[in-house]
Amino acid sequence: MEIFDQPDTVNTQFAELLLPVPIPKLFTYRVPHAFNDHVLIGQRAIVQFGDRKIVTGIILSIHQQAPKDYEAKYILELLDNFPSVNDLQLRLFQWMADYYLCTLGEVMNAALPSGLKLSSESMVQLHPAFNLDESNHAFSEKELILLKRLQHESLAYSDIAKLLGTKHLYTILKSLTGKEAIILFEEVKEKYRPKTEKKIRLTAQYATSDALEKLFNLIASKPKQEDVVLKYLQHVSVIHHPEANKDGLSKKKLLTEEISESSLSTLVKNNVFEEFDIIVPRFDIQDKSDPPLILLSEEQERAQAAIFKSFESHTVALLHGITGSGKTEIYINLIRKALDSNTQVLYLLPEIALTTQIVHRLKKVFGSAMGIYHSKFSDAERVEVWNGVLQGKFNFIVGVRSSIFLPFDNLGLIIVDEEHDSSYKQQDPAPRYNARDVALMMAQMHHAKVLLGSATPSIESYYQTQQGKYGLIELNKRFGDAQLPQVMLADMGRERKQKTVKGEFSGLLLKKIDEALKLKEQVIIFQNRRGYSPMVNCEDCGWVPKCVNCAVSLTYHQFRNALVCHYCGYKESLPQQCPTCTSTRIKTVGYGTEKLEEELSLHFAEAQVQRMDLDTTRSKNGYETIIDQFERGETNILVGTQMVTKGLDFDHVSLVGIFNADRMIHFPDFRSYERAFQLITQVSGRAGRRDKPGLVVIQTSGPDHPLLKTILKHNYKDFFNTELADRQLHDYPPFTRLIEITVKHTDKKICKAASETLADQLKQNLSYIRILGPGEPAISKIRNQFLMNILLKVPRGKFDLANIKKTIVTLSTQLVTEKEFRSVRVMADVDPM
DNA sequence: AGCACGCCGACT
DNA sequence: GTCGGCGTGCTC
Repeated sequence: MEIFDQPDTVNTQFAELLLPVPIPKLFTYRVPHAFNDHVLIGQRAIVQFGDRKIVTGIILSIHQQAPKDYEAKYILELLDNFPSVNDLQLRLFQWMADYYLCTLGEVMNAALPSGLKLSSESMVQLHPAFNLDESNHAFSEKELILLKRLQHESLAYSDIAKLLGTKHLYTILKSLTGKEAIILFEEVKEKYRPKTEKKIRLTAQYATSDALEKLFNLIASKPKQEDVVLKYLQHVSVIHHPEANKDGLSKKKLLTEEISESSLSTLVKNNVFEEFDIIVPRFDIQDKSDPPLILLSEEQERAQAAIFKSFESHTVALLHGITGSGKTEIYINLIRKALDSNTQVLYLLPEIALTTQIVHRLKKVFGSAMGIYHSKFSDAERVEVWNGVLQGKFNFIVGVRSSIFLPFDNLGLIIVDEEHDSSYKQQDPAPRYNARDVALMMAQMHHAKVLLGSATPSIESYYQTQQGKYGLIELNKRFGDAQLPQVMLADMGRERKQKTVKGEFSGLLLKKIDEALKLKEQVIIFQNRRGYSPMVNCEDCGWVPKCVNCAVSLTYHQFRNALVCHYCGYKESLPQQCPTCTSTRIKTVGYGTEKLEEELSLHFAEAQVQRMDLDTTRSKNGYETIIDQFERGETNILVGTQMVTKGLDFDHVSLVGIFNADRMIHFPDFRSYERAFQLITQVSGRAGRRDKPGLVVIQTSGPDHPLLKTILKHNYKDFFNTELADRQLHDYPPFTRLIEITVKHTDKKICKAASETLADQLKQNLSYIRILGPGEPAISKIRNQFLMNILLKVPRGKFDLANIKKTIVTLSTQLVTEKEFRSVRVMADVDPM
């Protein structure tokens, strides 16, 4: 590999590469002299990493310091002749790595669509000189199985692992390599391919009117071929505009019933026509229809003016607008204004809200300058959005949390809609970032403005407005003066005594559903738990089926007739007989969306009941289908999880039923009141539109709970004040910043010991902040890993956060260098939700 | 994170 | 003896 380079000269350059691996350092590669004038910071480069792996890295810096302790490998290839990642992004990535306590590589992994991260896969193929019958080696059974398959095709490591049913391929592969039966190679997968269209045009020699005349004479006896040429000329008037031939005609357009592929290919063979490919975008180039004039209500006008006013003195403004108050119209005006002044705009939405009406509406207004970034998009589509932003094709992006990673270079406005939504926080793989907070940081870097919008702002954001840090704009009236829904509580305790409860339904809710259906109105039922029942148990001995990998009971799913673990996916069938006492009296405990769906169908036999949860929306269009059916009125009752709480505006919903409010309120977590308030308010907002106020029925066993009282009154401010006082009393955000550290290990004792050691050391080194734990989390084992949590409460603004984080990282890395804790995993979650 | 390599116990 | 288990260290 070194052969192609010249010997060392003065100008030998090295590049620091960011690789998509969770190792907290950069890697130095040598720049081949041939690339000296082409290397750019932010450019993608292909390098070999380790013995044979090939990966894409990003060039972070270029210098001339040869590493002292090792020989740098060469950069194999530079991808593109432009940087894929700009300077602002690199700064943002670094900030995220520091703030969220993860490596730059992890940020890169999350940031780049995998189409931009080509990487190699280890493959195995038969040795070209190998012949099984002539080989004088002996082979084991597994080796033979593998060799037989390799006669037909090359296999990836993962395929072989599956084929042989073992993870340990090393010895087998080593033995076969030794016998010269196989060779190993790396296959680089170029993941992104642009979409192309086949086009046809006349070859240069026939693209003049003279030549065409000759051609017609030539093919006069071949009517089929004549037809092809005529059809072509019909679409492309070569005679009048010879230059039009250059763009040709799409093959699809040319080939119709009268025109066959074979006569065309004869003409191609005879060099009359030629085929060529052009790259076409995957997204319809749909230009904006005439932007509908948006008429703002007086209230909206006032809010809009207030936002502009606020932006004069504040970077961030919070628009607190109750459901149905018409925030979208205001957004559209702001976006337009930002685009008019030639800056980019990012509009963030929670995952689920993105698939709905709002996107269609924006598309109509902004046309093809608007790009959409969604997790259900294919990788190729995502690369196209990325490149579209890079090339300035998209100035406006509507997207989910990961769209903060796109290569913006000149943002003027970021809108974070439903700013309180927990789907902005990435949970599992690091970086565990909150897109709302990253957006605030981005805005600082771009000198952009941020508009946070919510009907139920997070305590943190609202607190900032009270401190004067953010502007606050309230939108208190529903659009067109629609009324807020009336909220009623169904007292389950009293109803049980009076025996008016049927199944899981209170008499009150049943009666109201019945009334709504009679008026041909629609009903939404909210139950934040999927499956049929969260648990089953044996009535005789109390046995409960548990997950084999996690410390949770299994949820019973009726449609699959199986017990399923919601944490690791483990599945088993529902036993007919209790395995401990052989009793057949196995019953379900508790209820989820499935069971409610079943009961509703029983109570209201004539009504169409539809369920919307993770299980019914898994397919690509599952969600849209359910929404469409509901919108068209084909569904009378919609039962669902959180999904029904967001972004849906229906005109005929008059009743919302809420189950298990108690479980939401009493969830053991400092945010449970906030979450319950938000969820209940959001789903209540689905009831009633325009002319008629809706009704919300909350089923509860504790109707006197103060939180329910504030919900009844629709009083956000009350809720905020009470909650804030409580947060202050118990040292929770916004008064402190939380950092949660989780220690993981397959052995419970080691996990415990490691977490205790770490907590002790943290307490010693950071004696000035409160450190709680280690404690066992509610679910103490997931995927066979035991978990322990340590919680750090850092008072806001008093201490050097960067320093504290550094200590955490140092102590955690130190911990795992201790012999007994070698395989312990330590993860940090900054600002957990 | 992968992946190579080496050491160990449980079997033919 | 060998196979397959797992712990350990490294990646420019």
